[in-house]
Amino acid sequence: MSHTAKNLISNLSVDCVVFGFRNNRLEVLLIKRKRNPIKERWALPGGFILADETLDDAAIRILEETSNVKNIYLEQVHTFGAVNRFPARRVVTVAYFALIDPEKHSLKPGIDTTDAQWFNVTETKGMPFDHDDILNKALIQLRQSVRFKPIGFELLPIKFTLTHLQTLYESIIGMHLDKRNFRKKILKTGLLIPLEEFQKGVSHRAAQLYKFDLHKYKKLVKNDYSFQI
Amino acid sequence: MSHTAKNLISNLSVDCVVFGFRNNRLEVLLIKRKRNPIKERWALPGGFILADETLDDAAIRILEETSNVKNIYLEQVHTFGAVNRFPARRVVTVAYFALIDPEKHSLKPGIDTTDAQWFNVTETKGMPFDHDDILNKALIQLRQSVRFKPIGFELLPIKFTLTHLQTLYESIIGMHLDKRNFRKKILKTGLLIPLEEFQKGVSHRAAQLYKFDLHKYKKLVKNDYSFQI
DNA sequence: TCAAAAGTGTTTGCAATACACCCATGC
DNA sequence: GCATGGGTGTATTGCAAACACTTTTGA
Repeated sequence: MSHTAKNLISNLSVDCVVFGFRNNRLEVLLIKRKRNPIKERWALPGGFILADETLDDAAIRILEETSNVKNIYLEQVHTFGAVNRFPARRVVTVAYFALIDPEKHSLKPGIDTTDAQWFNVTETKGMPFDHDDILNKALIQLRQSVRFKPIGFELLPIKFTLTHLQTLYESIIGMHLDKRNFRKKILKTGLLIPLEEFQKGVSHRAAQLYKFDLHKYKKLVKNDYSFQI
Repeated sequence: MSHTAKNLISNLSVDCVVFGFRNNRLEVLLIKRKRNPIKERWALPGGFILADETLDDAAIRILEETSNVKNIYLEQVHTFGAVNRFPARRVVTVAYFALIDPEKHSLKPGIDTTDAQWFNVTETKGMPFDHDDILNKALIQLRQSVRFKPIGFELLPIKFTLTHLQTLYESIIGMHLDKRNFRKKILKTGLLIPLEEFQKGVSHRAAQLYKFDLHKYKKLVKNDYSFQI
């Protein structure tokens, strides 16, 4: 909110629901603001858009400014326009969800932000404005999207085990999956490349590492994601 | 655009892609404006939102004002925010799609509108602004939605034949469907109530009429549309 | 009696599900 | 040697897809 100098559009904001996979569960990134109206309360990272940037660009900039998060997968979710959703005046907000691998990003609070942390998605109730609704809608969309787009990969490190991937899917859709059936399906998509590498330092049989076939993925995107988990 | 008196928000608009099923194909409602910047060109019905109305309300009002269309199914599609999408100044627009039965609505051009007509979806290329993109995105979303939500019914009269319904589905998804398989699937959803009525005045065997089980539909909406065509 | 669309079942293949044991590793 | 998660195959079921003829009606 320190962009008056840069010609911001004061009735249009962007809010981002950043999902990350940490501690074997799905978490969401919240920040604390320095200033009112939500000084010292955990909330979704958000901000006003600038006169000369697109909505996507605004989302990217806001994430970088508030929490030092870059180079992410973004998807527009919904635009929230309840008349009184913002207390001071009419502000409509465009909600995005973003997916990142928390290991790749050290969270540094940025401009106008005092803190940035990961929270379990179930522990976020009571956020200001309509942020609870926004998170909810983003979660619903993530659950849909993950079945038709291989975006789950965005949340994992480059090399991962099949069990990692399965746990990720389970934590998104909130259901237990059968190990053998999951492996069959996910390998049949042809999007995984098995590596000649294995886990190290685990006190049980070391799992094989896989990476994601970026080339096939790009093709799939062009063909409208014609696959399903 | 005649609402300056009513405190409109001049950088936020709503555009509506209204689909109707006419002449056994999917059509879309376009209007002609009286004034610039798009005087006398066919375009999507749209307008600025008022300071005291939600986005959904704006969509409803705009459809009523421009084309006398009421009581419709609405779904938010996407928000378009390219910096130069509107020539004069920065305007971000929230796109909706709407479904109506054209028989139920006589199109009357309304405020600031000189004409309102139905067009085949394939004949609409060359609309002003980013309306081509908006239509495209709405069509994609309609195709997705129709498989998981029984919104196809919104496009039909109360009583209809199974062949009507099948033709509707075919025109939305753009593929031919097998008659027997379609009937099996659609009847298995339990959303159709067969009536003791038949077509009249047709020069071939009269088809049975069905109506839609509103009660079951409402339940389904609550349960997150857990069915699939 | 002809034309035009309505209505109706069965077979086949594939994909989803359910399910249990041995393997490798570190301690 | 024991605890821990890794890794693997088969049998069953249900759903999707392909497919053609008889019925009814109006002209």
